[in-house]
Amino acid sequence: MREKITRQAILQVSEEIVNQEGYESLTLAKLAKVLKIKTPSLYNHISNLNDLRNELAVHALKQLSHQIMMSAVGKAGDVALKSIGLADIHFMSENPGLYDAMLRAPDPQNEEIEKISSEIISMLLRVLEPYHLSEEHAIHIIRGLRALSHGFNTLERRGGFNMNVPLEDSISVAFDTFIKGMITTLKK
Amino acid sequence: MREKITRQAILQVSEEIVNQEGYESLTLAKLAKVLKIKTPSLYNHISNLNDLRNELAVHALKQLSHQIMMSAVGKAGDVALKSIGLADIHFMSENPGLYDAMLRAPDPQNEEIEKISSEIISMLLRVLEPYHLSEEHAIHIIRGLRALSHGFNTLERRGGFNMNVPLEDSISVAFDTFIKGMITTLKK
DNA sequence: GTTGACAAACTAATAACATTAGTTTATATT
DNA sequence: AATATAAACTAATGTTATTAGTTTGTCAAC
Repeated sequence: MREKITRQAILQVSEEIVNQEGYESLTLAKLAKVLKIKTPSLYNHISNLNDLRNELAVHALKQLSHQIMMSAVGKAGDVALKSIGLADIHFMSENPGLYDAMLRAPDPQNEEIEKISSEIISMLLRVLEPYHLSEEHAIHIIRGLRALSHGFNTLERRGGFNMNVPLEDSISVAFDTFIKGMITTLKK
Repeated sequence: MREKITRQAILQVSEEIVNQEGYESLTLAKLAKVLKIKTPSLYNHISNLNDLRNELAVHALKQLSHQIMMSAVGKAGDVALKSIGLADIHFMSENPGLYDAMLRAPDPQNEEIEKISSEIISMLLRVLEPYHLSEEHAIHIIRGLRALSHGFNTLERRGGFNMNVPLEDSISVAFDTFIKGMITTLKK
């Protein structure tokens, strides 16, 4: 019996490669080598490299979405918001390659990607409900939170800052600051 | 007389390529074609592709730094902070490829990159002086602002959100929210 | 059990890329 | 005018992704 090479197995190996060696290091040659087949044989399972990259992005988004949901279960308000933000950052810390795959999907308008993204957004909208923001304002806030997460991801990757001031703390303070700003604006 | 191919000319053409066709499209082959020389001749001017990418990142950072400084001249406090944030976003909007080059520098710990980065940071520290934050707190705030900028850059590139709510507005609201949060925290 | 179909492997070949080595040529300096 | 040097060139190599065409293994129907 041959070794079963499934779509799942391919994604699995791809995930390991990007997380361990970086997004750029995911080549069909390397992938084939790990799977112990010749490069062109991969085309029986994927349609091309970009296709694989998109699937990897979906794969990543699914995991991230799951982790985010988990982190918010049983929490509300500020606490839930901050939890979600930290979960996002934590995910990228543990899965740098996957996070990259998400941000660098060749086709970000891909149907499946959009679907999961909007799931995440509607969950965030629910968390924001107690604040009674206008729908438009809520969207602004959600985008701000996402921007903070993605931005810290970028900063972390580039590294090289003053380590007397740990990045962890900055992340925590930044979320607190943003959330406080949101609440203060409401009370006016 | 031959056409003069200077380091500056190479950076110039590289900049055009990345801004018009995307960061990935900067290849030595394409660069050589535009400059009307053969690919290997480029090695008389640069040491390799990664070297060029690093230089492009420096080039980008210099421009960004300049624009940011300009935007803050004659302004103070909240107004200055928001100006700087918007200038950052504006720069990336006008120079998507260059902004990418900045974020994807092969060697982010590069000496020159660090130098310009720390210049920007010390300028931001000066802008924050009137608030009398602790040095540590100021660093957190600066990182938060940078994260917001970089994050919105990422979001803008990926596009595909509800355009009933313009991204411009979200950016503005996010900066306001963050700055308000900072001030509120102080007053306690 | 043999046959036949299909999936999934293979080999061979091509085109785009970065990079190195070795050679020629043009310009500027002595 | 002679020569040194910078900067172009050609030729070659190794790594990619990708396509076409072929073989082979497995499973189901007969």
